[in-house]
Amino acid sequence: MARSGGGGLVEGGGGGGGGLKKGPWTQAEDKLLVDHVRRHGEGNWNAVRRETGLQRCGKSCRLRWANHLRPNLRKGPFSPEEERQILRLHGLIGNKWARISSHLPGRTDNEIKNYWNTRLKRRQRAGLPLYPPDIEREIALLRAQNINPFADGDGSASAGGGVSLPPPLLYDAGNPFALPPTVPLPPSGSHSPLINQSYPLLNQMQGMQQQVFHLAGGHHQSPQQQPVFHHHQQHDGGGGGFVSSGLPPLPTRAHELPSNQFDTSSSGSGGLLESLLLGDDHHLPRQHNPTMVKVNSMPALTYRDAGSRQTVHGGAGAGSDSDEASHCHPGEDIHHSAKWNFTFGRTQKTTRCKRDHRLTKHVVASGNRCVSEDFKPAKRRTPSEAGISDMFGVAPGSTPGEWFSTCGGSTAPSPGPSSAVTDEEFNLEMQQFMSLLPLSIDEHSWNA
DNA sequence: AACGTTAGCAACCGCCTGGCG
DNA sequence: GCGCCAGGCGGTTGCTAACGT
Repeated sequence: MARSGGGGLVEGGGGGGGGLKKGPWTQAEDKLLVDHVRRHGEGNWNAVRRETGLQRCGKSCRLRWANHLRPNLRKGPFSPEEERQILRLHGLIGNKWARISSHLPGRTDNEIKNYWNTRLKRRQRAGLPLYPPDIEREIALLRAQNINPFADGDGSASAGGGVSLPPPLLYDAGNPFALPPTVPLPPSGSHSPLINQSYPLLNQMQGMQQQVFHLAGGHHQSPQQQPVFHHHQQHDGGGGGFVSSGLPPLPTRAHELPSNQFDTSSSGSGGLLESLLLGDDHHLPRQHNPTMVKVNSMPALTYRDAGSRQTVHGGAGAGSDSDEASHCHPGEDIHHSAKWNFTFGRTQKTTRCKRDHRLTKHVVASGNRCVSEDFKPAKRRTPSEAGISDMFGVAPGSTPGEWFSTCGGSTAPSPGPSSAVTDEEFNLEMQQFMSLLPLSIDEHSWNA
């Protein structure tokens, strides 16, 4: 990919665009874009170029806005809860980054995608399971729901798995909005009545947890005694994720996503949860939850100065996830230190060609190299909000509203159609219910 | 200090979809 | 129904900081 090294690259006169710039955005370009959005709102990205003289294609403008300039962006390392949410959602819906990001307020699809690609796929290449066992079980159960022989629909029941499944809990075809019968949880997993009333999804997930026990052996066990799925590290036919032994095979479509996910083509068996996760969420009860943490703060900007190549990060990201991980020693309860460790082997080799100073990446096999816990501290960042503050004339840490009002704009842009939170309250509820799912597995056994 | 390696991430590309005439 | 266009999305590439030797 030909890209500029900071000075920008003007695309040769190809298409009708005629000299569109590529490469990293400059402060001046950002300001043009921000000013435009402040005046006209989002959308009509191709007009940006006409009206501002910005030599960027509309798509590039949209991307820059969505990923870096819009308010409510939350930069910095993912919190442990965000990580778990990503895992769950990815396990359920696959590489639907925009969908996943819609459940992580302030996070962009690109950010989540990068996170997944750079950190979790290491596990896959190293032949390790992609998901922690507890999440794996949740996924497994939902998969089982999807091919439930009791569910009406596409006849995908018991395909290959031979697992006798209990009646569905997640979906009532007759009344998809009805709450399923509340399944008593083990004491450790109890939730408040408010949750049962107001969070049908959580309520169903409770039932799901219970059903996992049935699938795993039919005995009522304490969470600590739950059997662990063993990973055979075989690739499924769909071209992607690993499957766990004893699980019903995931119905797949040709060219489908490389991860565990539902077959959304099988109508009627996808279930309420899937429809919720896939965004069909208009029927969810909305209830403001004052306990939820507000999303911070400044729009985080990154400028790569052409001369110094200094990367300037804005936003409130303090510390790094790896730093946190480095504080978590083997044997610690990673759940409670709110971190699960990533194990990976050598997955790629980068060589620098001295002739042209270009990097070439080669994927190599793990070989005999032992996989190890990832306690490597994160690379240091150079958080400097000064640049952003100077540019927009706002104080670091100010809220998005302050930011836009400070910019002089009377109309704060809408969350935006892409990578944006379409319904913050719903997402916050999602965040809450995800975080409330009982955790039960010693993840060290999983990491081992 | 120099060089190799790795991880993180911004930004591009191509495909797809929906709206519109 | 068809073509065009804008926008959205997922995959991929390439640059660079940080770390390792």
